[in-house]
Amino acid sequence: MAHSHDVPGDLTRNQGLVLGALNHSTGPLSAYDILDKLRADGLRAPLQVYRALDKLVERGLAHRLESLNAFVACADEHCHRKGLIAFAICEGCGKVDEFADAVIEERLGDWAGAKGFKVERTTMEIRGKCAVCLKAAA
Amino acid sequence: MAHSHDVPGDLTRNQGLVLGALNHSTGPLSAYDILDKLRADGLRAPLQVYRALDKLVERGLAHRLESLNAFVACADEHCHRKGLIAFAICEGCGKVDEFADAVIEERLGDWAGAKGFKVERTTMEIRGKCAVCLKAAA
DNA sequence: TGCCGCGATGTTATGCTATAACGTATTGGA
DNA sequence: TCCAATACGTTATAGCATAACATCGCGGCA
Ligand SMILES: [Zn+2]
Ligand SMILES: [Zn+2]
Ligand SMILES: [Zn+2]
Ligand SMILES: [Zn+2]
Repeated sequence: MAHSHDVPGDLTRNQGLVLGALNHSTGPLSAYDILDKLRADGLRAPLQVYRALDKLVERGLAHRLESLNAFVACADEHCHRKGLIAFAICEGCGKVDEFADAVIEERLGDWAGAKGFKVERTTMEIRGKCAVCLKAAA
Repeated sequence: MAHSHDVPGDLTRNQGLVLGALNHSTGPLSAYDILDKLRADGLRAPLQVYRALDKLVERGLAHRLESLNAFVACADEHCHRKGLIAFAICEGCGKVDEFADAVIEERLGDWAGAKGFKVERTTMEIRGKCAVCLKAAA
């Protein structure tokens, strides 16, 4: 059965390597983190990673977390069909939970409509502590 | 009458300078933008700006825009009493519109409650084109 | 086949963003 | 007065991102 680590066959070598690094990570990775993981595969310069990331993000296979300057693999193969995506980022363990919410999206659409603002992209990132880390701290 | 450019009297010199720079700008400023504007006032190092920004953001007098690595003065003197704040950023003219939405906040609270996630901070930034820029492009 | 155009790649250099580490100065209360 | 907390100044360094340019490889197409 298909799962979220399946990868489109039409990725270039660098894109495949970068997506692989993200898929095998338990948390977000910076471009330089990714570069370090891929030196053994022949990557040498930040641009090789950034260019691959650009394409992956463009296709919805990866997401950029603005508040971390880092990237994650998309957790849902079909998420790019949806609009707004939100991320809950645990400050304790670094885990990221990706989710979509139609109500929030609609609400933003209402606001934009009233203001005459044309939305092109939305960043939504929640920082805090996940249930596991909260329990561990108690 | 009070307006949004009023400034608390208990700011330090550097904090006052930085907040002044933000208040007199029509758009977001990076820390280095601010530094350049304040060299005439004696500021010399990025850290002087970052330290002031930290305090201003902590007090809700300024906000950091994660997707721009830049800062704006708070548009509403009392916004820090509210919870979640959202920003609509125009890619055309750079203007930023700050707003709050209780419905979105509640919706996020529901999600967090269901997951056992403790929210500490939320980033919400909409990128797109404002009404003025849309009209100009038409 | 041979040419061309386009997108991906490789490489070097550079610019922008942010913080570490250290010492001094100022402030405000015990 | 003394102390502790906070702000300040300065240098150095770490971390994130892109400019610019040359090259390569693969498709369409004459
Ligand atoms: Zn996704
Ligand atoms: Zn956690
Ligand atoms: Zn505000
Ligand atoms: Zn605009």
